[in-house]
Amino acid sequence: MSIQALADSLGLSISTVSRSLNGYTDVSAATRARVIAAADAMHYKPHPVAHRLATGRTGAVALLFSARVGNRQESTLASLMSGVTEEMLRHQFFTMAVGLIIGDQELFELDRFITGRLVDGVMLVRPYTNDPRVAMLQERKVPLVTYGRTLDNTPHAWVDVDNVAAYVQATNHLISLGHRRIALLTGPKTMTFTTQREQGFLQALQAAGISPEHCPIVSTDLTSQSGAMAAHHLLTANPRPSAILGVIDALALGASQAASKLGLQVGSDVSVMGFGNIDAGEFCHPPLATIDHGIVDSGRLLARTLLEVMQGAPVHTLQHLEKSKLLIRESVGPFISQV
Amino acid sequence: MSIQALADSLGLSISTVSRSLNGYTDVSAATRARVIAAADAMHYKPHPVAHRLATGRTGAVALLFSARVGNRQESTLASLMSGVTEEMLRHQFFTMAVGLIIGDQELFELDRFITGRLVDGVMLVRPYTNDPRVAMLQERKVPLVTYGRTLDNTPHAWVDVDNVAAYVQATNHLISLGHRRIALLTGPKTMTFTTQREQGFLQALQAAGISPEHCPIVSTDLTSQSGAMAAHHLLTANPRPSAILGVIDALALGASQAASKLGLQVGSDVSVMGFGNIDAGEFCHPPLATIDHGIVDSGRLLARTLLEVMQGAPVHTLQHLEKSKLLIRESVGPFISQV
DNA sequence: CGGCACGCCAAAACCGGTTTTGGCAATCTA
DNA sequence: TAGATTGCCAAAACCGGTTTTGGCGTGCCG
Repeated sequence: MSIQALADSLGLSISTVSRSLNGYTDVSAATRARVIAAADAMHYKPHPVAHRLATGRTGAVALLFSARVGNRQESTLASLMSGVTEEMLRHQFFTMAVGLIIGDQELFELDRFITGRLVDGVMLVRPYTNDPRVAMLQERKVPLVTYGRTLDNTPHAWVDVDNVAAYVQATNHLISLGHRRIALLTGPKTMTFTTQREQGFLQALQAAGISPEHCPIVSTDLTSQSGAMAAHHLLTANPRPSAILGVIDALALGASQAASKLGLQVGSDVSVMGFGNIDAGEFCHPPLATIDHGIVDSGRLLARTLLEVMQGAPVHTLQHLEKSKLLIRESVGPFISQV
Repeated sequence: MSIQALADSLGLSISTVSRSLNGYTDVSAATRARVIAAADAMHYKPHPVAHRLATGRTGAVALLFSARVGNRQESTLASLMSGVTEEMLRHQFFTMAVGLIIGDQELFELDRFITGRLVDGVMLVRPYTNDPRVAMLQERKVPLVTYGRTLDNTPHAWVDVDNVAAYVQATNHLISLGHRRIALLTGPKTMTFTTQREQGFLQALQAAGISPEHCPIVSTDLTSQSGAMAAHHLLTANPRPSAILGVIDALALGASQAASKLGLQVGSDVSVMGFGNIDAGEFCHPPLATIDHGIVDSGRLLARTLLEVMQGAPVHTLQHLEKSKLLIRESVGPFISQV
């Protein structure tokens, strides 16, 4: 069922058929109606690949993320993707999630991917502070929006949570409960969001006049295992922190379980808090205090933002800083002085 | 940089250039070498979309799964995908994960997706017992392999774990520890794997002469929340089961936490066991006994199988039943009679 | 009534490749 | 030496659309 066959059956030229279907003016209303009716009756759809070749548009976008075997942040990614997919479908775009296996090959594969022209635009999840992938995508003029920011000076569209504000607020909450020795479990310095959350943490401490000396910052690889190990070390030291704040829920969950294992009551002996509001946190014992950042809605916004970039909107108007909100649950409580 | 420009610069026709690059015989070795050298020097790559139109091949495959906001099986999916992606990259294929949002639109979207011809083949994750998506893909002659089986009679390629054998083994292990009241937390009947695991469970009970009456089978929606609720009910009944087996780890984790909340010691008062060997299970307290099914390797096999289907291998030779193995950890222990 | 604009459509160029066909010159066979 | 084969390449057809160009017939205006 090609446009040729359709044109033949109508006794028209293929160009008239094409222009009728694509809403050009140069066609009489009667002819247009006739063409559309026939196309409908014969179930004609333009061949997508030919259409792509002629127009240069693919009708698909990519959600690009770094993948690692056994990566633990996937529930967040899945939520983000469901929001993105939903919004993109509404605009007739397919979303494909593409995992670039972290390592030396990463940039090489990205190159191959964009050279492959499978998509019209890219959403890059959690960029690094100085991200060569962003640079490459910009150099290749690929419409781009990141979820999270870089610290580059080259501007690009992004959607991000106000990580600094979130961690100022979270830290302030712990301080208001009387905590003075608060530990932060953070991640690699290469990730922007960990850097930002760390910054918010330090800002709040400083504003409250608390010496950072008493508030250890421990870097982990963002897995709950790693969070547990770090928490174990922190909690067996003397003096130990009375509160532990993780940059993501997985770290906090690990810390919570490590504390329980040491016989400490989470929520009284030690307060624990995370970020992300993953399902496991709502459910575990005790329920995990966290920060909710409406990830599904962010996904929708991310999708809409990319669509605007692809339509040529000026990039500097497409930078969305989202608010988050504290979700206090039983894993945090007032400071109790250690015996 | 088109083939035309390359041909011009070489003083050859584009057909000769194309045949040189694509390994046809009808070209002298000298000319071929000259063409290849020039293509290399000028960084010529055939335009991927034009290439797709001419050949009908896209160089990409899809990993298709049902998505739902907040889906909890994502860590499994992520592991599967990393195996698939890795293997596909080795064969120069891109893998795109495409989530079809569960609901009325699902089949409609699948139709649109395959009509869109973005991929050469499809890997469908966890098909239903009688799956209209499989039927549609077969009708459209899309190369297909499923991860998990259907119960349809129409044959297709698949990779699956031997769920029946796995649950016979797991149940037998619990029985050998003295447990006689074993509860099974299962999922919707529409999923094939839950049906199969249930079947293995019942087979083992029957072989051991244990009355299924004492061994409740509770259906859940496969979330840990749901597992916890179900376990709470089971464990507050009288008599209560001495062991709980979940069809996936998430259910078992939920059950484990519900038991702890009720003051029961997991691993002695009640044994808990899951399936999937997710990271959280290794780490939680007590560590979760489970069944490991080498998901990353299965992903690699899934990829290889699809490649064979696309090469036209007969489907009935492409059905791989994989073994799994018990991973005994502290969440299971010998039966202790209830006081 | 001549000239111009306009509505409508076909023809052709284009997107950028792959694959088939056909023909020339050199070599091999009878 | 005529005829058939072979090596090598160009031309053309094809994949299936979109977009530009150009031209015909009609109606309007001066």
